[in-house]
Amino acid sequence: MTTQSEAEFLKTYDASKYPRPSVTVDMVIFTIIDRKQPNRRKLPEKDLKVLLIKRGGHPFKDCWALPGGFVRQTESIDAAACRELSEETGLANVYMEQLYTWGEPQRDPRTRVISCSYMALIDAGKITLQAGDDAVDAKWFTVKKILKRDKRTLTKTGFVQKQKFVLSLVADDTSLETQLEKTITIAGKVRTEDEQIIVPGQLAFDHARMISYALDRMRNKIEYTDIAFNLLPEFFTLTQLQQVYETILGHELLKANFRRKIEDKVIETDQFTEVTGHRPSRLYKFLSKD
Amino acid sequence: MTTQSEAEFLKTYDASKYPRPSVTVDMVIFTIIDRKQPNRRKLPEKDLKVLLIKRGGHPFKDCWALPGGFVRQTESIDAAACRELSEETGLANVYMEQLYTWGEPQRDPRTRVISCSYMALIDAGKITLQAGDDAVDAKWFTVKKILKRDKRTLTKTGFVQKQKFVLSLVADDTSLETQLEKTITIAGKVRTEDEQIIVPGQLAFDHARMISYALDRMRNKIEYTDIAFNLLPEFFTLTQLQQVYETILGHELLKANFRRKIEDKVIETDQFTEVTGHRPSRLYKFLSKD
DNA sequence: TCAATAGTGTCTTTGAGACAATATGAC
DNA sequence: GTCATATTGTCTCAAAGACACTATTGA
Repeated sequence: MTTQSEAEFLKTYDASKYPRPSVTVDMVIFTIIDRKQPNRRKLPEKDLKVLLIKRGGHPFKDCWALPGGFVRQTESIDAAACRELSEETGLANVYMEQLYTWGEPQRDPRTRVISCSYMALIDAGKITLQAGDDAVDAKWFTVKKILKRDKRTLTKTGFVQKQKFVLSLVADDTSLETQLEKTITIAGKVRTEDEQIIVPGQLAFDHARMISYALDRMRNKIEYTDIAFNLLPEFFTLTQLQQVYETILGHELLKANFRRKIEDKVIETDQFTEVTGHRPSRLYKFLSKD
Repeated sequence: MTTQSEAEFLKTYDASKYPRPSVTVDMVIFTIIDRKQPNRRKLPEKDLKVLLIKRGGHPFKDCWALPGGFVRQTESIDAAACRELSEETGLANVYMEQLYTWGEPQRDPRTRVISCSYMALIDAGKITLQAGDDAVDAKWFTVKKILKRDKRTLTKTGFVQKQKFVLSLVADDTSLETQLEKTITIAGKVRTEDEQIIVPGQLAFDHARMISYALDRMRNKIEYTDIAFNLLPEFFTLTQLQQVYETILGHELLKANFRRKIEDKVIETDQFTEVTGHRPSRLYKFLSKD
């Protein structure tokens, strides 16, 4: 065997020798939308929404799925995610973050498909709902993840904790429910977490796990980053901001404390809300200080 | 077109229609090893180490690289990562976590390769250095990531911050240096982070970014999880535990405060260190309470 | 005046950080 | 006793949490 240069090596390299999987991106696109409020003196409540698409073809025909698609040979994974987001919503320059890569051999019945999931946060005001998709059935679903059972069993070297969740996705006329079980194992020092789909419901592939994972990530990150502002328009009231936090965290916050916490992330404007039915509220803007 | 059942659809599905990338895993395996201490009355200092392998073939011949390899068609990505870890270190049942998936089209000169990076934390005591690899040159490198420059430029809608880092990797006779530039952009509400290799040095592929990413992840996670214990043996002194935290965080901690912080994560044993040259120290064990 | 939301003040508890003091074993 | 590390005590300051109070608009 003679010594090859790198250029020579690359010339003779045959990539097709090794079996290769398909690679896709799947987008968990979140937004926050006001709930209908008949009493116009009261403020509307907000719902966290995720965008799903009804599958027209096999596999999982007529099930709902996250928007996504194949990564092209010449684009980066990030670029594929941006492309999918823009195809689905018409938006660019939006907050986006890679979440996790899912690679169980059987996760797609067609063939080996590895999928890289992304989370995007958008301001519902910016979007003309389902921009330019006539054929496809795309809808915003209200997301809720509810803990149903939480059981811990002690073992010799730690414990096994099993948590059952219901992931509920509701659009006006459609309601999907998936049951998930998270298993947290402590064996000695090693902690393992695993979440499995128990009852898949009408959600395609392992997309329930992706949505659940995205929810967890968002709930964590909202505590120590400024991602929440991506769900609001440029001008907002502090109550709206607080509602976003409350909707994502799933519990109420005390007004005075909340305002103290975010006071150096916002800057007040001299504008106020109008036609309120009560005392108008000052509008604020996001300002990154750190 | 007639209506197909899912079974019929799958029978006729041809996966080779779409171009597919190769998918690999790359392992960032960390451990902590005592530095030589000639004065036997003094405690040894500790270094954070990462395992690198010298590449025997093209591409990046004679460069150093993270251990890793192709994901097989029938195994999950996690399984591939476990397999690589065990091939390299002989260890199983070790703390491991998926980090990030790297998919720039040109990151591998051979062909399109998408790589999923994992971090593993192991107790150096458990390992017989480079178990069973005769041909390959594998070494533990002391890792340091040093901020060299930090410049922020204001823009109309936020700022652009550029941080230059040097990633330094040192084994007894080998010293690698890579220069990285992290760019943090705030444009309105949207925050973007991107890290690029400026001067690659003798590190193969984009592995400098993977190591840098892993370091950041570990520094973050050590603050709010118990991953540090994976770097220690079953019995350890509180000073050893503190040294692990200090080594990873890169700065000293106050003893009294540190002990208060970790007191409900450990349980004391009735054993003490021996042959010390000074007052012996009580040995503790990890105990998960949460 | 009332309904409804906007906005502020302050007390308590918790935890982080800094620093000091005492203890113990090898030599 | 001295060196070197082990272990505990306490003061201060900042942040988190709980709760109460005042302000402003439209009807």
